[in-house]
Amino acid sequence: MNNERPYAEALSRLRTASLRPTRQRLALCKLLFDAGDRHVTAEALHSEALAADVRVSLATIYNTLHQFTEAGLLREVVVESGKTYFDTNTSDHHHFYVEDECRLVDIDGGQVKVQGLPDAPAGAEISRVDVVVRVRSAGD
Amino acid sequence: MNNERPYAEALSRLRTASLRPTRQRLALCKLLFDAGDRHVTAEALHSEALAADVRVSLATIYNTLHQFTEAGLLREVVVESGKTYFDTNTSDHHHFYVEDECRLVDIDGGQVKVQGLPDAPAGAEISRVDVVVRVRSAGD
DNA sequence: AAATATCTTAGAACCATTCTAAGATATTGA
DNA sequence: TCAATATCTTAGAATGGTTCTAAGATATTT
Ligand SMILES: [Mn+2]
Ligand SMILES: [Mn+2]
Ligand SMILES: [Zn+2]
Ligand SMILES: [Zn+2]
Repeated sequence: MNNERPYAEALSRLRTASLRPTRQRLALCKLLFDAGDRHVTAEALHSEALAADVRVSLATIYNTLHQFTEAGLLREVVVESGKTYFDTNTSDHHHFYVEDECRLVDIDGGQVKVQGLPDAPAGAEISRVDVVVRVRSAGD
Repeated sequence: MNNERPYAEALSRLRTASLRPTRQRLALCKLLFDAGDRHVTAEALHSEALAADVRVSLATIYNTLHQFTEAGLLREVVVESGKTYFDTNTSDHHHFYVEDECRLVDIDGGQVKVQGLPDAPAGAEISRVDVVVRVRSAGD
């Protein structure tokens, strides 16, 4: 879609985030958001960028992912120590985590209800409720 | 309790796990399990051991925590990238995570019901459902 | 007690992530 | 249109939690 102005959407995303439309950010926007919902690690996105002939350093990948997260364009998901996933789906939802493939699968937030949670500890307020359903593939 | 045979409980735990009752493991058992439910990092347990005059290397702390986890005496909880918590509460339960204090608080599993989860992806089976309620302390 | 199996450890290695600071690029506004 | 200024990118070093290595120590078995 929108083949005539391929960067129009990326541009408007960057404007929303008050980030200058650099070559690197525009390219990363397209990689991240043109392909539906994704859960990527910094390393994976870096490889993908290099494979697509987008020259960008790993430092910039990290900078960009964090800037996008602060701007609400991405969400961080932690399911395993030492690996951070960035999620292009920022709506309220949960995850299956396929342990032996290190892969996340979205669970629509609309269906899921978490009932019976006690009040937050004194003086604390809830910022997010994350449900992670760990699953093992049959082949092990 | 059981002041006359202070290592009896630790010994039986190690037997259950088929681990030799070394000085280090016995001491770590006591530190971990004599004080009710705890969520410790390797570094924190190491400091605690040194403070209690238990000479033990960080490598042994990691070895022991993983062996105890494999034996079902501990459970790993991941809430933040780059930090692993070991939980002495191995019953079915969930967690508040107080983000600005990096502290975990148990939520009894009996009260909480997660409803509306879809089937696991084809060929996968659920190994665990983790609910993490992220909270912020009021003072920020 | 000797033989064997297992354990502990210091230090190096590892790996994801962050930092640094110098050169590049984008924006502003004269 | 073109400085002047603000922001961005980057290579390489640093960081911090964790794992590995391999050699000496300890526990168990015979
Ligand atoms: Mn982050
Ligand atoms: Mn582990
Ligand atoms: Zn998601
Ligand atoms: Zn717990």
